[in-house]
Amino acid sequence: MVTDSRTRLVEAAQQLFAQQGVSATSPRDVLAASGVGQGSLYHHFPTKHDLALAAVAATAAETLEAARGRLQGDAAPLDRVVAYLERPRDALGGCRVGRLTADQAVVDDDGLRAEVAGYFTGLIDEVAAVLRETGLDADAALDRARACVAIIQGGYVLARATQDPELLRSAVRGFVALLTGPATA
Amino acid sequence: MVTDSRTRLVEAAQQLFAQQGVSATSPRDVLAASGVGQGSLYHHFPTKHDLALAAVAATAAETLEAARGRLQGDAAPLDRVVAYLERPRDALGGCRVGRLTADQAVVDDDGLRAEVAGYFTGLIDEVAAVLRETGLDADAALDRARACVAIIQGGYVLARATQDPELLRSAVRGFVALLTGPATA
DNA sequence: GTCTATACGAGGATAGAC
DNA sequence: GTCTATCCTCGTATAGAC
Repeated sequence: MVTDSRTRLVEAAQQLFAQQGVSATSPRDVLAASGVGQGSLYHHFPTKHDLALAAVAATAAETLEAARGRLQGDAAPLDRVVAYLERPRDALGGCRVGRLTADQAVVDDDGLRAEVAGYFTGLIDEVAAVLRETGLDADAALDRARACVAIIQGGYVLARATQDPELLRSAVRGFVALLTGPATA
Repeated sequence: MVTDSRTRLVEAAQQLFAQQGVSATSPRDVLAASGVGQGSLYHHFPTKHDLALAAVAATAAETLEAARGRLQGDAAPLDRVVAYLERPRDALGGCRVGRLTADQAVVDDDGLRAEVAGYFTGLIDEVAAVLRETGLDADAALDRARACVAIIQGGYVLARATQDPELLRSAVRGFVALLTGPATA
């Protein structure tokens, strides 16, 4: 079955948003990338905002699902968190969701921001739940889970700023050393 | 002495870049904010790029200087790092320098990116130097310094995504607890 | 549902007078 | 050095036929 126009539009938008952000991506860009015609776009999505919402929601959902898969497994809780932190990432590309927070138009839009916020709170909750399995109390687990998620987002920033993927890995290494304690240092 | 046009243009650009990013700020925005006329802008800065370079360089230099001030003091090394991490920040506004890394136009421009990269490498070096004072070896200090800088950048991302400054503070708290060890936990 | 054609303001810059 | 006027392209749609 040939993918329908609507799906092609959303997938093209997701890709372009990941590369250039939402504001920097024009409906014309999406048309060109998807190979769909002008009329189709505005038939399925009356405004750019409608398309953006569909694309951002899809990306947030996919990304959160992938993370959940990694965090739920048979390994020891702390090992799962470390595996999540150390997983290979497209450091120079940045986080497909996190990067959107620098786009003021996204943050100012309640619908778009809700998708981004949902991704992060979902991810933090998941990490916090795993950390509680290690015996950490709820408050400490929440702070630590937020630190885990933040270290990845910050690592992306450093890697992009310097155009060097090593800075993400190095920041994670520094964090993991603290997280796993002197035993592993 | 009345501030001259050139200075007013750069300062207006710095402010607008901090609020909206570089790509999202038009020369017209800068004109309106500075109160300077069209001709003056293009007299001092032949292109938007020239203005952007001046403004980003100024912001990076100011921000790095401020951080250096905090990290060099009489307190114990680790206390200075913790004080740097816990300093009050405009969490919802984001880092004036770090946010620029999500702007593809900035990352793709060698001149602009060099300013941003210089800020981060300078900051990391500074933090790493302080950490070495604690007796940490050079490699571990570098990883840990990068983690310190990343946690702040990531905290900004979480705070902006959720529109809740507490997420930056919470991530820092989680990280500082690890950094200062079980003694303080 | 999809296409082509058209509209209109904003972004980025140039021209030329003062 | 600064001002006003003008230019051209792109972003974001709308109109109306097929």
